Amino acid sequence: MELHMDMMDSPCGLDVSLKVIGGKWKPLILYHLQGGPARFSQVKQRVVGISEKVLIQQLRELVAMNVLIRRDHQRVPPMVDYALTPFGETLVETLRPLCEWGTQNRARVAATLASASSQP
Amino acid sequence: MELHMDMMDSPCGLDVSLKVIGGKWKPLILYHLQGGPARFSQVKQRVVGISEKVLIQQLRELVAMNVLIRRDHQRVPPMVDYALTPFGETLVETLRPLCEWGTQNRARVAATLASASSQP
DNA sequence: TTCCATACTTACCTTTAGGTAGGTACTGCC
DNA sequence: GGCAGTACCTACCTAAAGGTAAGTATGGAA
Repeated sequence: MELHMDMMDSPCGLDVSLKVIGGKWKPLILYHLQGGPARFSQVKQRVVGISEKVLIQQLRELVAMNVLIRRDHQRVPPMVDYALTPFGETLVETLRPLCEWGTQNRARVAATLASASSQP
Repeated sequence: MELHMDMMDSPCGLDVSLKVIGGKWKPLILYHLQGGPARFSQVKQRVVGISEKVLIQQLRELVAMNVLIRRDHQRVPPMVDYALTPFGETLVETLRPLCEWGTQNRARVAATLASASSQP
């Protein structure tokens, strides 16, 4: 009962956040759109390693969650850009600490992973 | 070239962070260990919905990355507890904003998901 | 006509993550 | 002996995510 109250006092919304930006690519996509709107091809360049198919998919999902807005400039060849919504901006803010942590601990994590993979 | 310099000025460590805590369950596990060490069975209770097998697996991985420490009290029945390392504490700090965001936007996200699933 | 650029779709496949069920190890108690 | 508690292991399976390759739509330029 006491534990139950504790859970009520500090509900964790991580499950919600993860539903919106969970997965390998979404956080990175959002990070790269911080700098302002970008065309599909630009996003693809910035998010190194992502396949076109997966990028399209992830962008579509982020648009569906109102985190991103897609603007079609009605041109040929197509010209489409993606930008953070105000809602999306509140979300990408929360990624900053995580990004910094990763940057600061990149070497340490890499070393740990390397030693872990050399042990069977 | 200019874009290239830009990437150097603000390297993104999100890929690193995601390697350590990516997935459905790790963020939640870490969140629940903020309150202090917990026995395996306690963690399982707190992280609602996780299977025993997956919990074991995730805990092992987090221990391997030095985010958690596992203490075996050498008892029978077994008594084992898990706690955040100082390193792990720095990481769980970065989850706070994400957790708050999720909490604040839980209703909004739920509504969006509901309307998305009612459209074929 | 063909080719180009851009963003997207589809089919099929592989990889990864998560899940269910059965079982183990260990000591203590009945 | 069986049962209990606790944490873990293993086999097998399903679901989800990611990936490769081929293709489409559109207007404009050569």
